[in-house]
Amino acid sequence: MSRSADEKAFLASYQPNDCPRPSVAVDLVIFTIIDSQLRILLIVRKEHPFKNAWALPGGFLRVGESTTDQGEDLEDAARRALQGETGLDASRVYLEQLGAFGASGRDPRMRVVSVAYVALVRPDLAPIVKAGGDEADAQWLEVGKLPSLELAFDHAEISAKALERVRAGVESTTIAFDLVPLTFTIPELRQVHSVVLDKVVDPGNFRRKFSALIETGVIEQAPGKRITASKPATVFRFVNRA
Amino acid sequence: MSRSADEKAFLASYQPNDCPRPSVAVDLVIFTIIDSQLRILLIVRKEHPFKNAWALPGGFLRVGESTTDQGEDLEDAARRALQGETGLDASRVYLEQLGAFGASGRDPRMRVVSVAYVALVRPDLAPIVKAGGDEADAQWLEVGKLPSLELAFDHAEISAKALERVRAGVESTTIAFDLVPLTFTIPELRQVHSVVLDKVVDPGNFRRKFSALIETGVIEQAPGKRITASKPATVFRFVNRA
DNA sequence: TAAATAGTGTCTATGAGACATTATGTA
DNA sequence: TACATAATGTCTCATAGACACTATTTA
Repeated sequence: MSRSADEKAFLASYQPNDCPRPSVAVDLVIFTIIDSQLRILLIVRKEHPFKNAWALPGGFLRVGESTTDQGEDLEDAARRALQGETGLDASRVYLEQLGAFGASGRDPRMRVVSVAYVALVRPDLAPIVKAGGDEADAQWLEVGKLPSLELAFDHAEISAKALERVRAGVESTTIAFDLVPLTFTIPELRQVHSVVLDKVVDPGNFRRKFSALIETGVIEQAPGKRITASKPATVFRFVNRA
Repeated sequence: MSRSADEKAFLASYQPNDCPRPSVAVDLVIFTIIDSQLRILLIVRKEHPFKNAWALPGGFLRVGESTTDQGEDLEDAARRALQGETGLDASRVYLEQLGAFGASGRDPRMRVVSVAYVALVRPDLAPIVKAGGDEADAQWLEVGKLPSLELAFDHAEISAKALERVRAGVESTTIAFDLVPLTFTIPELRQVHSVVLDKVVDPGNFRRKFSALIETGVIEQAPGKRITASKPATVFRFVNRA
């Protein structure tokens, strides 16, 4: 069913009504691993409302006024906010939509519907965040501290749901590879699982599950060995890596 | 960190800027089972754009202008649209957010961010839909026909994702109980799994998995027997049922 | 040589799939 | 009695967890 001339005429003369509209924002739940701890990037709000409280980084969706340019996609808004807040090249960061949060009253200023995204930053990229970001008060906080923090807006609910999503994903998808450097050893990847799930992961059993990924071509051996204080470990890399 | 007087003063004098805002809509992917087929409720669009094409039912989010009344919650908007389109008591229908769809240009009229919801209607309630709905052209279409239909907007993408969600949920959650009447037999519930997953489900193995739910108190035996042309089956009910 | 950690092997319990068998109703 | 289907049982295989053991490097 292709667009008819009739429909084109309709669009050309279309006048949007002026029902009140909400603002649409994107919020980012950005995780990384530093010092063997799963951490979330939070910023201190410098303005009302919730001044001085911790909050998720984010921004507003840019909407165009014309029919030809309607503005940016939701995910583009998320990547733009990510780049602005962290200074990271957003194309190298894992990004996944978490959902829309649109309760009435969640922002006391005005009606805001927020679309939340989960982002995973590789630990080798995480250190540049605080230097490069335009938010001097951004910090990587341990997720274990989340329950005791009072976050702005409904950000506690959003971050809790994001944490759930990441924990489920580590066991069922390949997102763990977005929490290690481009090359990694099996013990390093096991450590990621252990830290995210907050439980000990048996080295032998983990290695067995991991070996299956080699046979299916998901990962492959990389050159070199990881030198430590004891026996060096084999280095691998994720095959579908940028 | 409680609201300070300072913050109250800020809110009292707050003036929202007038950046362009998108419209926010809710779209509903409503499933039921009729004639041993998983079906989706679609309506025929009577207006441009996509006139005469199939589309998901939905509606726009009601947004209040004042700070005290910001309008309805997203989920309330979804339930309201559900009730309006189907005539069903929306409180008795399973509803789950699927995600936000906000690509630029997805609605040719203007910028619309749509939050999609998945709804499951019990088959005993489904027949009243066409009579009660205000959309005379609403139809329960078999999901198998979806790929060959040209849906309006990005509704093909949304419905495909919804179908995935339901299929995953049938195997890992209790949503199958929202696709049978209040009481049901094991073979009837097995049929639901079979229809949703579009594959044969072994009666013996299914019964074994099902028995575990009795021991954990998820379901319980209901009075009576289901009389058929052969051996009657035991009737059960889901314990957390309204 | 000792310490530390990479890497392997084994045993067992659990759950899923395939499939055979029995039980109990209706026509 | 024939038939249909509910309900049970059995066998096998794949997988996960617990845990013992070996291998290899550095200090």
